[in-house]
Amino acid sequence: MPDHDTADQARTITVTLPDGSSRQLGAGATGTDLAAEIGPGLARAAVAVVVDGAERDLSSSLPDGATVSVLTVASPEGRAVLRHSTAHVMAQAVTRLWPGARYAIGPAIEDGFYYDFELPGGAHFSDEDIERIEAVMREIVAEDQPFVREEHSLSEGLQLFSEQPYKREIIEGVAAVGHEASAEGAASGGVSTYRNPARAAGAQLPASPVQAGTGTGALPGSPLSPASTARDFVDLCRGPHVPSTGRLGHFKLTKLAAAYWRGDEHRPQLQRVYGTAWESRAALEEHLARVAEAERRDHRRLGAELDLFHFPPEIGGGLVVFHPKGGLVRRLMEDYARSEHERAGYEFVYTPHITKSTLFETSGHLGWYADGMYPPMEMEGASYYPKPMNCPMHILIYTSRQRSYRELPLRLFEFGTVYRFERSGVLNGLLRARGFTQDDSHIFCASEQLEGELSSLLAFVLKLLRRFGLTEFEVELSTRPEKYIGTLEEWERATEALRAAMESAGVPYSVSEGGGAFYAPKIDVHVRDAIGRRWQVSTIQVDLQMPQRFDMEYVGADNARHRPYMVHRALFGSVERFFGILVEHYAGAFPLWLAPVQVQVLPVRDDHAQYAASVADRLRDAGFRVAVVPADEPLGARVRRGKLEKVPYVLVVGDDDVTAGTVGVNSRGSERPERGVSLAELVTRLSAEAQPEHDQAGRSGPACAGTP
RNA sequence: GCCCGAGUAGCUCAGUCGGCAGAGCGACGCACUCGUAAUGCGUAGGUCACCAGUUCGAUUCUGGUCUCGGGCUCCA
Repeated sequence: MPDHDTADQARTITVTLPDGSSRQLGAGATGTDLAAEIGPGLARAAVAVVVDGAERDLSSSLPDGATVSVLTVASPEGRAVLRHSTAHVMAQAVTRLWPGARYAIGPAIEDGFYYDFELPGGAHFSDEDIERIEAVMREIVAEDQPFVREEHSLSEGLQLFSEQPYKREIIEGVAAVGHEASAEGAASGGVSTYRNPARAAGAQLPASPVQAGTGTGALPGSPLSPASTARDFVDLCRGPHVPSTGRLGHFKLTKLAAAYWRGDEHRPQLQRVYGTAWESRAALEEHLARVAEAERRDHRRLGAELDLFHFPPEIGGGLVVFHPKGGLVRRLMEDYARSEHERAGYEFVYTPHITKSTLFETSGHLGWYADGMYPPMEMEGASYYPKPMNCPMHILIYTSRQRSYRELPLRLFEFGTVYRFERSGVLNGLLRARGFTQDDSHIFCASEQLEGELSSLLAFVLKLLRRFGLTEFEVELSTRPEKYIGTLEEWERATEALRAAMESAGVPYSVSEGGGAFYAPKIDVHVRDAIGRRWQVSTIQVDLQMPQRFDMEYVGADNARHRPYMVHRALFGSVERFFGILVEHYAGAFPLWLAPVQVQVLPVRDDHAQYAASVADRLRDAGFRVAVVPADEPLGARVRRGKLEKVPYVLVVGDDDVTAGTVGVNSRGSERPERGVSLAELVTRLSAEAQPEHDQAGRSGPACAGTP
């Protein structure tokens, strides 16, 4: 080490690693140097560094005394860097293919990325374009272009992006507001950009960072010309990025869509290309397999295959009909929920589907949500609306007579079908429908009962969700939105009561600031399904507004009148939607207690039919839903059909069984059938399994319930 | 509502560079009577989403409409 003299010795820096240890590096050392110092494996996997909590390029110099961690490609943050860099590559590909294309924003999102464009002449992408763009992206990856960070003043940025109005708007927005809003690479002091110098594959270019903020702001040989006319691809961006495009490659463009600029439907509509990107071929393929599995589980597809429900166009978008099998499953869900609610002290009510407008004027819904309601019918001088919510009607039950504190908490429950005029583009099978049934409860309680009621309510909700095989929860507290009614004090009280309930339930929770309804803060319960997807199901809302609007009161122990608290609560949320979630969660293979056909009995030959019928009778007597499949077809074909229909138990009875009083048991998901199981044993086994509580371990249907 | 894509038999799809449309599965019938994921033969079934236009002729080309799907916006 000839240059290892005392002067250099003095110029070293020390950085602290996440494990608390520290490292000495030469002054000016970069993230790349640090990763290499720690180990070659880390150097290969590194995509960026986190310096004192801020993500930076690997090529950035590390300040002395910083706390530094290396972001690797397989971490969520590392993947986000990878995806964001891939989005830049895609934008470069699009500008190569469509010279003059304008590019707007291109962030990393869950599992992938997108980029929004405006093509010259208002052109649109077509499906074939996906392949063309991908091909150019692969060229760019092969070229191994460095991502070179540059800093510019705001005016330089405006000049650089003189032909990119969306970039200019971002920069101008920052300049006007003057606050730190650096998501797209602009901050009040200036802007940062990333340049991908165009070059032939295999050529070498220095990839060192360039600090150009104070001077002309240009790379040698790269004048500050408008980004879209330069040969290089330059994008406004905060970073960080992978060192070069050669680090990318395991990507796939997935779909095209239109998206409004800045999400505003009054602004121009841009062309969005979605893609996914991963650190390895294997990870990409695993992701694509997950997507395929989700498609295989699509409740609309399974709903048709299993003859559960459909949406007749003759009736109208977003309006479902349940077929006998789907109706049976739904009834089982409802029956179970009903009996559990009764045990928990709920009382069942029924209310009409339409009401005079005055009710929703009193509640405030017409003022706030008229757009989402079906238009009214004029009758006898009054306007009658289909109800979008049940709560005002439950309130009328409460106010039908004077209430005493001895009656509280009063818990009213209804499977209340409501109609909401969802815009056509948002409809999504059972998951977003125009007519649906809320399992709607309203709990009226005294002030001092609020915290206790909320805690037991949340526990009750989670218990029931577990019975439906959903065991992984994330709870979210949504606080006061910008548009709200009521006083700050009331919101504070209600929000804190909800927070206390979440804490006592012992579940992880997050807070969505401003996410509440206009009349109430709320808790939303999210569940993870069998393949890890997140669904919002239950909601609990404390409402301090309706009791006032409807002038609700009760007579307290002090003989004075008091205002009750009101809690809105839906457990399934929408019965239809929850049904759809369950279909996807179980991949159509409902647990025994919910399966529309629980058992099929297959006589081997016609002359076993009588014995098969007696087996079926015995099981029916024990309370099971049984079908006999006669020997019109070969046994193998009937077994196959039973499997495809996802019947939990396919029983085969032949000569041996007739003699011994047994059955052959082919249970769903098992590799091989069991022979010679006695009827009594079978009944015992099935009876245990048919309890809703049986399926609480988070077990779901077989991951692959299709053909072998 | 907006952008993109798709509508052919009950389902999944092929096909027609413009000349009165096909497969597999399913359904139905007959035969087969079988021990664990497809028995054989046969029959029926389509206004090629709908309406215009171009053409000797349109399922095919053009325009419009409807429905469905993917996104965007929205979701009390």
